[in-house]
Amino acid sequence: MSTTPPIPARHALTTKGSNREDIRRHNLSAVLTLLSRTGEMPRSALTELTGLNRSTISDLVTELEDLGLVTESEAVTTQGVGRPSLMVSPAEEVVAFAVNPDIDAITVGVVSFSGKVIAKVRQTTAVQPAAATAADIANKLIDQLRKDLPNNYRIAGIGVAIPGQVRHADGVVRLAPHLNWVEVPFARMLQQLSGLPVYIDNDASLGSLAERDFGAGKGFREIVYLFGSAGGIGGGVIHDGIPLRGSAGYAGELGHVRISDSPQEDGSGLTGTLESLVRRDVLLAALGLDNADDEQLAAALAADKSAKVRKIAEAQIDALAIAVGNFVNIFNPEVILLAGYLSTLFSYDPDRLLSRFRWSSLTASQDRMVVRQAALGANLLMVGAAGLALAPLVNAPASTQLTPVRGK
Amino acid sequence: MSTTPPIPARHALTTKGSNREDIRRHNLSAVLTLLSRTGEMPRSALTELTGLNRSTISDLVTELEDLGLVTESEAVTTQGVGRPSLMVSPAEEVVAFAVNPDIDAITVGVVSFSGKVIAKVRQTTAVQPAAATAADIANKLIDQLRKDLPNNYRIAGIGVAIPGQVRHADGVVRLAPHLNWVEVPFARMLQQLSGLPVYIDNDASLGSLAERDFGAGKGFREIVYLFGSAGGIGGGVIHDGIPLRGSAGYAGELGHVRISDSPQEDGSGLTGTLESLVRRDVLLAALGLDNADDEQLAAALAADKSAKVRKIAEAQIDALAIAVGNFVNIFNPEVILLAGYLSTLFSYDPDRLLSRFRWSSLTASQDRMVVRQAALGANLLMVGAAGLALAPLVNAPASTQLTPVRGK
DNA sequence: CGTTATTTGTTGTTTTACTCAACAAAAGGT
DNA sequence: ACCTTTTGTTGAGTAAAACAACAAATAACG
Repeated sequence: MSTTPPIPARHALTTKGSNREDIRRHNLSAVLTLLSRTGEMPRSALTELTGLNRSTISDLVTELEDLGLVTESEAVTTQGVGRPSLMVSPAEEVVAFAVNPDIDAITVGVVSFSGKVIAKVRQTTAVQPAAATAADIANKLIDQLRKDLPNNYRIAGIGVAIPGQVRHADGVVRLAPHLNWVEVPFARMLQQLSGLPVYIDNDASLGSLAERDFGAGKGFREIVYLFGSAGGIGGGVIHDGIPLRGSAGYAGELGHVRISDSPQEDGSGLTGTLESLVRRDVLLAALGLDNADDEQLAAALAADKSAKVRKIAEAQIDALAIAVGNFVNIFNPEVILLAGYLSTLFSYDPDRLLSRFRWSSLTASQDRMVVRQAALGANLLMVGAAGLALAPLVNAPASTQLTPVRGK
Repeated sequence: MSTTPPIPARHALTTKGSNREDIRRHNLSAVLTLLSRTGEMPRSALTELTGLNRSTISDLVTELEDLGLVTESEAVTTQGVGRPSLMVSPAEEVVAFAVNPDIDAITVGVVSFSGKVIAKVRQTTAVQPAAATAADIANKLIDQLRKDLPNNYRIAGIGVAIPGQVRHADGVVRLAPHLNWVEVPFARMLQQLSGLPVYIDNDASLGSLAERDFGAGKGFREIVYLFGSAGGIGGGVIHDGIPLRGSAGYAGELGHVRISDSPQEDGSGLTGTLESLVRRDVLLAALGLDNADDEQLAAALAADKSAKVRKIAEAQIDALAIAVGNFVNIFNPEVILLAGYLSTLFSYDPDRLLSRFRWSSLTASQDRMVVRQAALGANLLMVGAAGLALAPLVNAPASTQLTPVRGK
């Protein structure tokens, strides 16, 4: 006798059957996911959050401990009456490498599977690196970081964040304009050099995942993430907790959405798009800056009082507002996350953006929606890319092989 | 040693544990889903498609038979060597009612859970019906159809397709401009009158589901569906096989996406949107038609040779192409389905739309993508709405109660 | 037309992973 | 010191899927 819509059927098209092994995998994954998101947690919390029986949690935690993925310890603080619950923590020794090739540098990091960046190195390159060069540099940096890791550490793999489109089926970089890469099998190249499993995806998509797990999107299931970088505007959409990938993995190109008749071209030659109208370099030039990070840009922007700069900034905010309005109509998200340059732009005049966008989307869709600045800063892509490499482990803890630090 | 991205984690945020009951529910649902989509299927096919064991399928089918949801019969045709497999068919006696209130009429139908429309009645109304009136008419029509159903039929419930925004949390019609309904608890009203469980959702979303299951979207998991009606343009997006709902259920308002600086307003007062630029009534007027269905419109359009009409149609096609390009960039779908008026518009000059849209989206996202006309015609909303009411049954066959045709 | 190979249904047994109940352990409250 | 509360531990119970062995029903083949 319900009048509410039925529960959305997650397995609507999953006409595959399940068996006991699937249950076990799912439950191990549920426990490990909770632990990797929150850092550590008493057993009793696991029991409550998963809805499973005490004895089952005991069994699952024991198995994860045997796999070397978690550790148990006596609780330090007690939270009330009753026997204190054992504290379960994700093992610090399980890590993944994160790789981010960009126009002027290649960044590599080591990230623990609780999302902590253990180490990070960045090597600048003279020009846009060719793919082979980039793979070589990344591999050398990984080797270097690997040497510094204690013997008992184990590696899940390498996650790569690419400023461009990545084909999911085979992990090939379809097109990365700023790197000038076309149809580059970067994952395969790096895998052959390093001998480690390599996973690869678009940088903005990975950023949205990182924000979902560890940043401003924590706890939300419907997220639209917009990331403004020097190169352009990327996007990531999270629907029902999982990222929008599309048929080949190219979904979420929110910067290339046309919102105006303007003949202005964006980085991919499309006109009147968000990316063509909201341009970091234009504002930078207007401010008389040659090179600046987002922090410096924000400071310069706040200090500047000229009408010219204000006009440019406001026009960009207005364009952003239209795009945000569109995305609200399309996705009806719980939260819109603005990152990088867009976060700077938003903070310049939040009210302008908010009031403008209210005029370009349906009122109903705005109910309880919030616009937020992204929380993760410099480590965003490291966390996101490493998370990609750690995903197989978290999804199937018992059947994922880890590589020791030394030797193959 | 994989270089491909990891399998997307469906349960990424589902940190709930599973137990044996979940398995059983999932497997029963998998079998019933397969059957409802394909009509009928030998047991051996079920075994292969689900990946489950022969004996398990036997057990599941027996349970579904006991529940009166499927019937087994000797196979008529044999498909090769070996003992012939038993044919399993969805029970014809399990039905749902579909209700679609619109500007000038209320349509009610009976649909079997294999997607067959058994009966349909339509009652025209003088003016936009008030919600109470609409509920009353719908209830009377349901009663009438119910009388004609055989005694052994059983009813899953009532599914309602609303031309407007429906809040998911409580099934309230947030805003239906053409009906002039605001914050109307239509589901509750109809439930109280009929005594049957009532489920309600946006019409375009339901249309996209119907096309996914029984129409031009069959077999696809990434679908963008655009529906042009007399009232405006609605949309439905299917991601990874499940509909995009958003936080409150308002996602998929694709008609209200701004693509131009034009001051032209749409039905919700937004300017430069797809709906404001692609207007059925404008073309109808240009053709000198007062009232016509899509078929008549298509015929008139094909017959007309005036430059004026051609110019209007082409401008609308161009606007549609921009929107389609945007959606391709955003969703990277496998297929774009055009329904209703948009299907008519597309068929007027398919090449124009296709060539234009290729210039307004990224090339990579166009790989292997197709634009198609929707396949389900007049029965679209009946199938979609009934599917909504049948979803709980298909998702949890063992724990969903059905109502007999006679008596409460 | 009988024999054989192949596929499927059926039946009984085995296995696995979760639940449940009973009890012990460790805390706070009185 | 004793009770209450919460949690961990252990062993028994259980549901559901897999598996193995056999029977049944077909096509293919000589």
